[in-house]
Amino acid sequence: MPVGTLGAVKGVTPQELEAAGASIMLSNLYHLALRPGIDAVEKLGGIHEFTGWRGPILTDSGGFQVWSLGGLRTVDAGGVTFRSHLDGSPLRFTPEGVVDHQERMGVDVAMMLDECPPWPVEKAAAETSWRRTLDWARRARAAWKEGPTALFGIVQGSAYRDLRERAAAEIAELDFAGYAIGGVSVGEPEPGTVVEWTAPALPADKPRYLMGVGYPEDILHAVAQGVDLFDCVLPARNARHGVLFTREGVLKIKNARFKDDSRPIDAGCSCPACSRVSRAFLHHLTRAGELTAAVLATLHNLRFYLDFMADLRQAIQLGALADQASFDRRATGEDAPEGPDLGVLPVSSNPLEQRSS
RNA sequence: GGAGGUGUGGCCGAGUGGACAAUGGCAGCAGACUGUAAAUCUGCCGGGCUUCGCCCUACCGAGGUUCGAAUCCUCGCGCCUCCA
Repeated sequence: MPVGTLGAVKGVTPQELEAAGASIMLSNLYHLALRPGIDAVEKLGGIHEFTGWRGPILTDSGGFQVWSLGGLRTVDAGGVTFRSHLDGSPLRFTPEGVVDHQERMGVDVAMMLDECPPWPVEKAAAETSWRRTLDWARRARAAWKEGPTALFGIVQGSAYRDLRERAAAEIAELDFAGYAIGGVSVGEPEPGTVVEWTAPALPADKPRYLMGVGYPEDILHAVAQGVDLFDCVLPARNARHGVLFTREGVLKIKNARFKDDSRPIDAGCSCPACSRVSRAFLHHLTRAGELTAAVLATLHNLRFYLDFMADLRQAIQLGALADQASFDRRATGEDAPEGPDLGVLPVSSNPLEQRSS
């Protein structure tokens, strides 16, 4: 899911997002609630009409923002009180209110309000935090109208195995439309391991969504663990910062070595950038601070990620995922386009080899 | 011809006797980014070395004053403004 926090992927039109191969877009309740406001979105015909995105939309609840924005916040049993990053005005989020807001905007998939503790966190604190999230999950579940908006539960539990396993079991009992794994890749030493504990413990007949992850290799690993859905700002943000994902590794297009490079970004890509312009041109535009550089780079990275996911889907259907050694190289993102060693994952660490079915 | 001003590291531009190898910005070289407060942020950026430190060469040029000068004085050179 490409991330369009404010209703659009930065620098990309809905048409371009479609053309890149996106089928669903992620947006954010917190941001839209602050501006333009839930009422405004509702009055303008709902989030699809408002944004022009015709495919499904999943919104994050803002639980992540409460914890990532820093500043003043007060968590109590009822919900969270914190401050707008725009003007400092106080805001109150409750599990029920968050569900209601997302339903009113007409999103296809709503996320429950959760508590996403940063790393490192003591086990006791992680457990207290999880209890609150579980309580909020029950309240969100009760508030959910079970109409056109699906509601997903979220598993937390930081990097503690027993917490994660309990959390998965407890949240699964609540019978949400889908389940998300939150709080991963927030600085913990082995994010992949958390996925290994958690994903298989969630119902296989419901969508499993790994929130905010990640690099292609992380996604590859998680897919092997049974995860179905992903979102990440990385392809879009890195694109804006001049970092491009390719089948040969990561390109930092601002680097001087691309000054005279007439090749396309990725010979195996058919995105608008790769099919028309050279690395040298994108290098030039990027250095010049030209807006179009960000647009082209974003279209490319989005296409790269979406192609990667499409190839994974196809491999799964063919039962050939484990044979696709080419994924390894693509997934590692090693920056070695000119060296002989392309940094292929060692076989022993290849998550696909561990996949039993 | 006269009067005044000005000359700083690739560029712009602070500094006007010691805390100055010299603030900033730009350019340059690299790095980071994971449910987006991000078209952002960080490091390096005269030369050399054993790089928390030391040595050398440095603020137009040449002299000088001083324990000490990018900073003060003299002369020269360049540029700018005004008067003739």
